[in-house]
Amino acid sequence: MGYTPDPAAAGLRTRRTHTVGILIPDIANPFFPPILRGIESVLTEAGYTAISANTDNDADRARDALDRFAARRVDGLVLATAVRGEPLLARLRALGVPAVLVNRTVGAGGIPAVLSDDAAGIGLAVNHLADLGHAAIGHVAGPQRYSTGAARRAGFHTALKARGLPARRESIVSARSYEIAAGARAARTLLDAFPKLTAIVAANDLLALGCYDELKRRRLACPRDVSVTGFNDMPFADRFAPPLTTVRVPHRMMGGEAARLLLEAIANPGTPAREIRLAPELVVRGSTAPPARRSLKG
Amino acid sequence: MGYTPDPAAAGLRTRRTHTVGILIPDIANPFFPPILRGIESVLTEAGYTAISANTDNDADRARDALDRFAARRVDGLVLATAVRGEPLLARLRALGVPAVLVNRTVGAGGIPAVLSDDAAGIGLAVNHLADLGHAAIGHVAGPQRYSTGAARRAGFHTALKARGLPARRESIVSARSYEIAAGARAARTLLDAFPKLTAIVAANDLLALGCYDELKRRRLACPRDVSVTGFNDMPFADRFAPPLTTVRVPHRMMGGEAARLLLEAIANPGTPAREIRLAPELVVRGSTAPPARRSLKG
DNA sequence: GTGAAAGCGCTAACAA
DNA sequence: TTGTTAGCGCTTTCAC
Repeated sequence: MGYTPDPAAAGLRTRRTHTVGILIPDIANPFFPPILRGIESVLTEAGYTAISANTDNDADRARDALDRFAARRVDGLVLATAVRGEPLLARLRALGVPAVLVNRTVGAGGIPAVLSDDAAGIGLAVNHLADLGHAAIGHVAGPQRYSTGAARRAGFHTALKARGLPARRESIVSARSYEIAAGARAARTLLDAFPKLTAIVAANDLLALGCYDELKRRRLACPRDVSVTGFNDMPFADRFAPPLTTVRVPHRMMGGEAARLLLEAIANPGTPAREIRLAPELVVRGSTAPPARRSLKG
Repeated sequence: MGYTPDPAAAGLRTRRTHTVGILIPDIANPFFPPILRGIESVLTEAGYTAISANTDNDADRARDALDRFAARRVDGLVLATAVRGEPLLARLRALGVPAVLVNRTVGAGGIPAVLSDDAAGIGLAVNHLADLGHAAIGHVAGPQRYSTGAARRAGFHTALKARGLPARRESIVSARSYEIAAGARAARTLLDAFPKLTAIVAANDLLALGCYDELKRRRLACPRDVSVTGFNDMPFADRFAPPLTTVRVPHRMMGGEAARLLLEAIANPGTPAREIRLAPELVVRGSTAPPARRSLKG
């Protein structure tokens, strides 16, 4: 028949709205749509409706969105916006709504999270470059306020040591944000401080693109003069000039797992917070090659 | 104080949920996120909450999502999924919920819509190529079931004639979908039928990428042997190899205008359906150049 | 087992 | 003006 129950009315009575709020920095950043689809597909499968908000990495906007979600009486929250030492953690707790972190984690807090294994991923990139014969490898790190930036930076250091490669202070520069321009600026600082490097491990694909820009500005060819690796394998990374060697993260799966974790937390409020770490995978393309003679000599 | 009104409870009483449903084919298609952000930013500004669903261009999934939206008693609908002669039009009418089309339109129906001026946009591309000296121009058209595919195809024909260029039957091939592989297949057919072309106008950027692939397969260089233009100026189109000359559509604004139109329709149910057509802009990059001698002779 | 009634948080209509 | 009450569509309880 033409009858459709009204979940809002039901929610009024049951205190279960079958709605979850999703907080992301910016849907227009190509990194997030696959995560969102992963979340939405398992959520709708389970009869839940997602409402989302973009924060542009702004704490105020995040707070506002959280308040709107609270007003809508969401049953749970998926946050892709975590900052280390999350300022919104208290508010989150006060809300008493189950939350799951995706991609980034806060320092402490006991919030369940689905992450990629950042250290392992960077290890993949470093080993690939080392296998190619690179010894002078630099790192354009991500912002250290995000767990991804910090974990990848630490992973870089560890991987270098594991290969017996020198890990100098000047071989790492952190970018201000995960944007192309910030990557270019960091690459400039890095190349100034460490001119004989033959390879750059960037903390994500956008920063790698920034490295492309700075290399071009210096008339250095990639990969002939300097190899570059990214992280994420964002859509169309294979179409860049040169096609980007990068570490693939299973974004859609990450979203799906986060949704599953949330559903679990909603159904079973007592469950202790789990952390799921997804294994990344190296995708070798055209931006990496053995070091050329010129650069080797430095 | 710590009081937040419950919009769901209010909606129960007022029949206004302050919620709108958004139907898109696939958020992971980089074309849609900017539209979505545009919609969401004016919607949240106005105190509305958006819920969205991906249809993957599947009529069944669209119907399901529409039913879920109806169950949630949305105040309005934004549809980015319109197919010409929309099969869901009757259902839409039955719902009695104001709807606005974005990017694509249905043939008839009197539904307000925000579109890019497809014919004008294609005209921009054709004129640019003609100015460069191209006379043998082919068109990889989009699927004719979408208004964009049909309008751009018609626009191509018109623009050719306006420039006094020959418009042969074999100079247009329609792709099966707006995907890279479909673009490559269409380019193959086109190049077989019309081997002496020196430029291809693709109906969107993804199809243009497909053209790149087919050209490479044939060892034809772009733009030296064949120039290629796209449509949309999707994110990172400037990073492709070669950087894509394309027609930029103001996607975010398109979304914003659609949301405004919807808000208007909600506030003022009597208003006749308006159609807003946004002016596109040519962005010249590296995929177009004057025709080379070899190709000119054909 | 089946059926009636109360109430979730809010607003609109109405009474004072 | 201000205060009270009924009822939106549902679920849950409790009576039968």
